[in-house]
Amino acid sequence: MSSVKHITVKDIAKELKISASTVSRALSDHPDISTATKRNVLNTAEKLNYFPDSIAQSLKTKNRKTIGVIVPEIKHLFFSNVISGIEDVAYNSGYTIIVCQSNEDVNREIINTRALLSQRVSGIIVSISQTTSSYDHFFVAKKRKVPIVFFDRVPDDFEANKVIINDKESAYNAVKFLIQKNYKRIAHFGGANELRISKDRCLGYKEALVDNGIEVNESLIIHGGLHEEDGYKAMEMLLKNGSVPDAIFAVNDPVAIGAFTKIKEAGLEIPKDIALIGFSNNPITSLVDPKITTIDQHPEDMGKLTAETLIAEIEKEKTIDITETKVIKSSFVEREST
Amino acid sequence: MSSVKHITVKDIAKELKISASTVSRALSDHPDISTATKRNVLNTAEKLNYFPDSIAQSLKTKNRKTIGVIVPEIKHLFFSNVISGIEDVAYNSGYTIIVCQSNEDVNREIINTRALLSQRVSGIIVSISQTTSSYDHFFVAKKRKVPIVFFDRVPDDFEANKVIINDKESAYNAVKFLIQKNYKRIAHFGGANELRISKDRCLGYKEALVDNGIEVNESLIIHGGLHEEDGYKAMEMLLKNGSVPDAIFAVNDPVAIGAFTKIKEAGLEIPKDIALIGFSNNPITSLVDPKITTIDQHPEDMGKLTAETLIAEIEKEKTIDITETKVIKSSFVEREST
DNA sequence: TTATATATTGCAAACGTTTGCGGAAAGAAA
DNA sequence: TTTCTTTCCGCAAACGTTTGCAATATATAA
Repeated sequence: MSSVKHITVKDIAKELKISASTVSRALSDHPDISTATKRNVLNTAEKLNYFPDSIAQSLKTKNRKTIGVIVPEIKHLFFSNVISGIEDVAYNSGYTIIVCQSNEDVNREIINTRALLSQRVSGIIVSISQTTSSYDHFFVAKKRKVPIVFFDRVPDDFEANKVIINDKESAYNAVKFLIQKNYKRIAHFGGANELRISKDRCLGYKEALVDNGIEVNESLIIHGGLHEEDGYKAMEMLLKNGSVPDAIFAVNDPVAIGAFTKIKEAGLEIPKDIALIGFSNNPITSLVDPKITTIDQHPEDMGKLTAETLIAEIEKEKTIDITETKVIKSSFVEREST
Repeated sequence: MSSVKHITVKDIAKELKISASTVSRALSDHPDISTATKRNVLNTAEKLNYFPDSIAQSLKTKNRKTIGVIVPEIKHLFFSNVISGIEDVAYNSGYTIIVCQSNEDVNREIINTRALLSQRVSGIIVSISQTTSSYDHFFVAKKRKVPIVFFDRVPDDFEANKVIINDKESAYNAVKFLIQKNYKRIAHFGGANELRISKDRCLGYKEALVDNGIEVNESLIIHGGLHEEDGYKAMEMLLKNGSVPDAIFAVNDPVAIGAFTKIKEAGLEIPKDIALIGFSNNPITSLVDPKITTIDQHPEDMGKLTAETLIAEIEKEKTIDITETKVIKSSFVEREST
């Protein structure tokens, strides 16, 4: 089903017996064109149902108003919220977004950036996959001068604008909160240590302990994945070992939920036997009983800020090579599990 | 920050002292080109880090391998799952997706379709907003022969391929299930009646009642929105009226959750005092206590099927004008709330 | 050796825009 | 009347590809 012939600027020109260039200028409200012909052009454009071919436009002007987005998983609640924020500011700035998911696979991430580069996007937003350790594919974008800004899952050793939340500080405060509530044996269920977010949250956890005179007990730190089953298994392991904690700080909400489930199954009570803090403010946390204390990352704001910095970089005149990592402050959401 | 000069086919040609056309043909593995020059071309393309300009390509070939997606809200769980499915099959077919959200606003939906048409997408996937009642903007796409396929929120009176789930049947079966469990006063919390899904689910509800000898009691049917607060308010109203039901069939999970919250607040027990069935199989439903019985819509499969039908239509040779609405079978997920 | 077929490559136009430049027409100034 | 502005518009090239056709070189057949 091939597309029918589109109406072009030439068709309008022919209809009006004028040149294509005046039509083009009339459509873009160029001062050289008389108001009379402008009116005529607009009218027949309307009549013929003309749509400018933005493909041709951006070929000519080198200005594709498009930004590419690469995330690990679109359906992940956090990412879909971020994308929503990105789309919003993109829309309001006249940009259009192409979204790809890496499925946590570097190769797909590489292919995606190649595709975006081929599409001549004006900029790229990415949250890297769990399996990327080399950044060559981002370097080729950099060499091409197409701006990249990373969010949340950002590479340590790649010079670019980034936006994150204050993971370490958030973790620190959460754990400090637990300590002040007089919890002593505080466990941490973390994610893969390659991810900055996992590392930072773990760091915050440890610092809060030592700053408050509690020595870190490595047997209470369990690094697994980022999903529910990982929290479940971690809790299971601790129970089996007999080294049960009196509080848990989980790297994110799914992990917290996994632990939550196992705790209840074991007949223990929250927060009486074990307190629990998650990370993300997933809607689920406010619906379970007891409601889980967590940390709000403001994902939609993060998406907006990311898109804003990218667009600013795209539209900046001079290419000043100073990069920045902006940090959004999380909010502690105290509920019933602590 | 304007983009640096990109490497073109001409640059490769110059480097090799051959013509641009042979380079082009070599890159696309045209049989006319000798293997020797093909090898050379490939090598220098690699060396110069050449990326084909797909903008120029699609201007020339009229073949943009891109599909546009318009949904009401990206961050809505159902839609992000569908988008995930769409992206997956698009990726595997070499397509790229542009996603827009209408925010339930027709005007934005109109602007979005105009933008997609300008982008010369090969096809469009849409789930219409709650406020669209006229389909003029889709008609212009149709006239341009760019295929549209609708999913879930599909227009009644617009000829196109559509994919939906068996809403009415699903509702019918759910309510029948309640009746067989001996519930008598079954309420329905529905959405706006303009939406086909709301209408169909309500229809299934009513039919199940009459088919089983229960007369429909309009005071037990409350039409509100699709969000949590709507379910909460509906339940509140019923309690205030003193006309409390012994079971509720909600139009979707958020509404069910809202009702759930109010029921618990009122000190009533689920399912002893009131049974509850939702719609969507939102993860939340399996985490609350008691777990809520619901209906799985298989959103990711729906996304895949939608993308597949669209791509089939795009790549079909002859434009045969027969449209079809495919229906995906939902799954009933029985849990503790019934 | 000449004629014919085959294998490679190049030329140039085209896709739908935008834009620098030059030019005609008309009005203003001299 | 002539000269200078101003207003408005058209020509043609360009963006980076693809592709029909012609052209050359080489191999095969006669």
